[in-house]
Amino acid sequence: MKDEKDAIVVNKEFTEECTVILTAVADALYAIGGKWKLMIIISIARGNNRFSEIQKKVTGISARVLSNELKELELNSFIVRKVTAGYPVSIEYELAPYSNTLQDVVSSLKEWGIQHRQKIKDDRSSGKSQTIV
Amino acid sequence: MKDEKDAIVVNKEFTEECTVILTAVADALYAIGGKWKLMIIISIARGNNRFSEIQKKVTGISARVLSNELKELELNSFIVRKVTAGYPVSIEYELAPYSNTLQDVVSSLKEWGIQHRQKIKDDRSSGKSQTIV
DNA sequence: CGGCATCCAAATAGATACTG
DNA sequence: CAGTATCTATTTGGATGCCG
Repeated sequence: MKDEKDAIVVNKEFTEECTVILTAVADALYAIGGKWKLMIIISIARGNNRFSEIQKKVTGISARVLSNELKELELNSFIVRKVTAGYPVSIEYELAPYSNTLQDVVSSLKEWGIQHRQKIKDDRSSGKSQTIV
Repeated sequence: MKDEKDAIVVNKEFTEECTVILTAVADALYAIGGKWKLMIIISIARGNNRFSEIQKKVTGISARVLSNELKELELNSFIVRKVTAGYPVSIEYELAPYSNTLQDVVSSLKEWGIQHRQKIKDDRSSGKSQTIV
């Protein structure tokens, strides 16, 4: 900080950029945050298209919560609810194209999650205290 | 041996891998999920090191919640709480090295958040109904 | 099977006041 | 400034039963 004017300008840009990032991340978390949404999308992507299949894959989710999440995901164009006539009527959830935009997010979270689990394990065997994952 | 592109959103054949992905993503969400943690990390990364600075940047967070989140982040090695003697005592939060592992996660979320906001805007001006971000 | 309605318990968060 | 304490309001979620 030798030149104060520059410093101010720089800091202002820095600050504005911070707000941009924060806003973007907040937007993302608003749309796909929470415990379940991404996991539901992943599990549908991997071929679990029925309500009960999804519920089995996404460990710990209750029917009520799953039902609500599916509605929201459909409303936001991440998935499509397909009803096929017949007896009984068959209902399947499929990914809508918009879910493909989540590729990078999902894969980075997956990579991070894997290394994080490893790190936790290392921390514990090296004797550090740690909250459990 | 880079895999065949973590094809998250396609390829029903890889269902056996589904559980691995779900577990990894669940781990990640457990550690950095929720409304605030990433935003706090980002805002510290961009030079907001004081409690009140962070609170100002991370819109909507209360002192109590911020306080709790900071404690958790410190416990999990994402940040360091630095106390500098003096009068009054100065307290600053800094990123710990482990926060750097979040680079990809943050940048993909940021990119996605930006395009998502744009998409919402487009949807609205084209007359679709939409939940608001 | 794929849900929705209801009731109730638990977790979370806001407001406010207060401290070193 | 950097929190803590307390109380209360709100949200969230599980359990259960019912229905097409």
